[in-house]
Amino acid sequence: MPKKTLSTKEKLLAAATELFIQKGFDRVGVREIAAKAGINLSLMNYYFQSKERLLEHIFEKIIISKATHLKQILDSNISLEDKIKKYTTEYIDVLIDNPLIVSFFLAILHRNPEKIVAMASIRTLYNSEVFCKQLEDEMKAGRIRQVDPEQVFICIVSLVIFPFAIKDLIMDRNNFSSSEFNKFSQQRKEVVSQMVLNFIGLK
Amino acid sequence: MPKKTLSTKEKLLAAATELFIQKGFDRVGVREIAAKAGINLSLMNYYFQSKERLLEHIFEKIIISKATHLKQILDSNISLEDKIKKYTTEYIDVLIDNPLIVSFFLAILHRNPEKIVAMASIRTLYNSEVFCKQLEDEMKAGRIRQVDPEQVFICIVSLVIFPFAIKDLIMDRNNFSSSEFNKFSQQRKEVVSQMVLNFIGLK
DNA sequence: TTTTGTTTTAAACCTTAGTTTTAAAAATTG
DNA sequence: CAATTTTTAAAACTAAGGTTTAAAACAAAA
Repeated sequence: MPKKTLSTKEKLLAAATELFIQKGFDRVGVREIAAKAGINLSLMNYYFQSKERLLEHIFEKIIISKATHLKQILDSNISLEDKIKKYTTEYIDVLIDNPLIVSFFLAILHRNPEKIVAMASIRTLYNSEVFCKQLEDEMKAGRIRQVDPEQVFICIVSLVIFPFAIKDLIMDRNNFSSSEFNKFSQQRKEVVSQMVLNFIGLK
Repeated sequence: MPKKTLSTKEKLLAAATELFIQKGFDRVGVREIAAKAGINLSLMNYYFQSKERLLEHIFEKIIISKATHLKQILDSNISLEDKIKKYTTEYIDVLIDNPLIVSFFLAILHRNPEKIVAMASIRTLYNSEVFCKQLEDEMKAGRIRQVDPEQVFICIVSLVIFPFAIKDLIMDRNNFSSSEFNKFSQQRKEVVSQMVLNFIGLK
């Protein structure tokens, strides 16, 4: 375990990240962050220049850490069927481990759409050219039916991500415990890939 | 046009509703609301007791006004195929007209899950017993294949709602204008119902 | 018209939030 | 050791946010 002593900056980032994700940016105070990190208040503006810039730092870090691997799957050189299965499966795994990042991401997106959309990491990671091209190739080759690649991609992310945005609602509706919700999410891996593969005419 | 003169309360509600939906509850100040409504600041606490209670009022009103009709479709006595088509179609129409209520709803849900989940109107409207029962009946009768009704329902709402939560991202990715996004949403009506009907084995 | 109750107003109040400052103490580095 | 960087505590500042007060304006009832 190489993380016995966290640097001040790391403690600060860890505390702020957790609080932002849990409570939402606007509902976390700087004094609360400093207290949780066990550091002095002034250090927040010493390392980052403002609460807003701290958020930008954290937001980008989260996106990159979670989405890079998923993007690689999308861009990889494997069959369409395997790709769809792998992508949905591993995406759901990420969200089971971090269900709250969905609400966090959507809140920040709603808060400042232009800025988020302009971010380099977003433009790089939230992009599916390779995947869409692959769909078009399969269509031309007559191996799948005619579909709009963008629609297919939006379907996949909708099916994967949205349930985590309404996790509390789903849990309440079905009297799910947290682990039962996770079981439900595990089952979704199969549901989602089946549904998408069916739709494009594979299987 | 019977709404020439709005009462103070109505002006207040209209202004607050628009601002809350546009900017998010935490990013709207009471003075901004009063200014937009063209009323005195104190009247906000005169009619409602606090900003928080104003939110509750507005939130419930929005949910009821938008979701009641959709719930009726879900509970109606029509064929499964027609029901799925009608529900997705009219749901998408509602969201094309009010794309921002998605982010608004999700933000409030994230902000206070327990409270939202406990709301009577939510419990009533976000419930699909009739629909799930209908699915089970069709399964027993062998007219559709074996599926988990809850999974199917979650798939439908995910496919319908989520694209509006990431509207800005989708528009940016595809260089969509707002009206092009609406065209994309119109096309989704067919995509979503096809995908769901395919999955359960109808069509 | 006077009375009564409601609606509206202007102003101030109080708290919190983010940020900055200062001056000193620790820790680190060369 | 000297020099630099990091950390601390405390206070102060500024702005904004939600809330309250007390009086004025208004409308309806007597």
